[in-house]
Amino acid sequence: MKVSREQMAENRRRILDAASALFRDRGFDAVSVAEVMKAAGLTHGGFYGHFGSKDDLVAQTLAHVLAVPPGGNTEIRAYLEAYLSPRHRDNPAAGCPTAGLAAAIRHQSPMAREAMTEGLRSQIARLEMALPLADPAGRRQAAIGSWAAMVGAVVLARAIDDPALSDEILEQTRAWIEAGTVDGSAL
Amino acid sequence: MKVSREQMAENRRRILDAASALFRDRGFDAVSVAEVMKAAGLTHGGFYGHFGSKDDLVAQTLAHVLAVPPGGNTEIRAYLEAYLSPRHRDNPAAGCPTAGLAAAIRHQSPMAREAMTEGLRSQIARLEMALPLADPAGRRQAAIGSWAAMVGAVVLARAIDDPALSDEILEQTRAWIEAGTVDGSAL
DNA sequence: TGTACATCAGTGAACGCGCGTTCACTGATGTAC
DNA sequence: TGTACATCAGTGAACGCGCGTTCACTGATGTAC
Repeated sequence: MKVSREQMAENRRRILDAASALFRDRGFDAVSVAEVMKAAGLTHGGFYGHFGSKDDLVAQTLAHVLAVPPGGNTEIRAYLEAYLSPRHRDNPAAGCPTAGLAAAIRHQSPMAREAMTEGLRSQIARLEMALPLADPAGRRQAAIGSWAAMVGAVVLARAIDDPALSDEILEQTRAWIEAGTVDGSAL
Repeated sequence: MKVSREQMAENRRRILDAASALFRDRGFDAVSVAEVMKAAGLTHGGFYGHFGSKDDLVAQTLAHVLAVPPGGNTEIRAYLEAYLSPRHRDNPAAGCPTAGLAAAIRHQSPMAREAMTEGLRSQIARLEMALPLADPAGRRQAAIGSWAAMVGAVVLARAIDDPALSDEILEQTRAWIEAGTVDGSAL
């Protein structure tokens, strides 16, 4: 049965939100189109009225989720602490899409790679602005290095089965980034 | 047709080597059992004489590839340069299994996670020994932080489609790690 | 050392299943008058 | 504003395909004598 234009727009948003959480939680391959549609409160047949293919959904989901800046935290120390926390590690569905999906994007469509590229560019810019370093070159270097360490630490912390070591990865990486940027007089 | 015991052992090794390269190159899900067997010069039916399941192959491949220390480079500066090079980024099949597979291990069997945990533990220990810092606590922090940044940088560099930005991620992360550990008098 | 035969690693056809995708149909929407 | 009807978003059964896995078979291996 046909629905109103506003309803259709909301359905589309619901599909993207559902896909965003499911993909971050379980990866692109392990989540089926039918599952995404069910999570959005629809049936699988209607999917192709919104998206051309599953690849298209993946690309649009990435563009959707990477376009939204992670809410609030512009204070760098608090952001670091939240990012490298057990809470973030344990909740991939609500967490950073880069940490959850960056490694899988290598195997996705060119459109998905494009979305990731833009997302990374804006994240680096955001960190550059957040780091109170005088030297612009040093600020960019610290932004890129810190971001690589943050993403890497969450990926590693999620990959292993030893909770103590996992906690240590997060904590030591946080301390190391702070020490590095403090020595460079960023914090 | 039956083969000799030595031949069977070599076949098993060939399967693990083929799986190791294919998995790093294309991921666990995208590589089929038949493909691995074909790459090892065998047919798919014989697979279950060597492994109990595909999950078993994944776990044993990880244990196999993570047990082998990456050849030669114990000089930390050279290791950093090789790891964060375009050459490494562009050759995942022959590259670091952690950079290629760590993010996917979250969705694999408990045995695979165990193998990854041990691999990470020994890699941290290896870096701790390679870093010429006096303070043991600082050495461990630098080992963990550097490793997170290295893995994260390669993951990010491989995820995006802009070669210039990708090169910059590698180069800036390398410089940032060196600066951080130099300031901490590690290099 | 040579022979007879039981073992068993590897082969390739076949299976069942879940996936992405298609399509005929339904009935609420929204436009033309 | 009210009515008649064309549109089209969503439904759910069905499809074809590739996957992991199974199994009856083959023939070289390696042991018993």
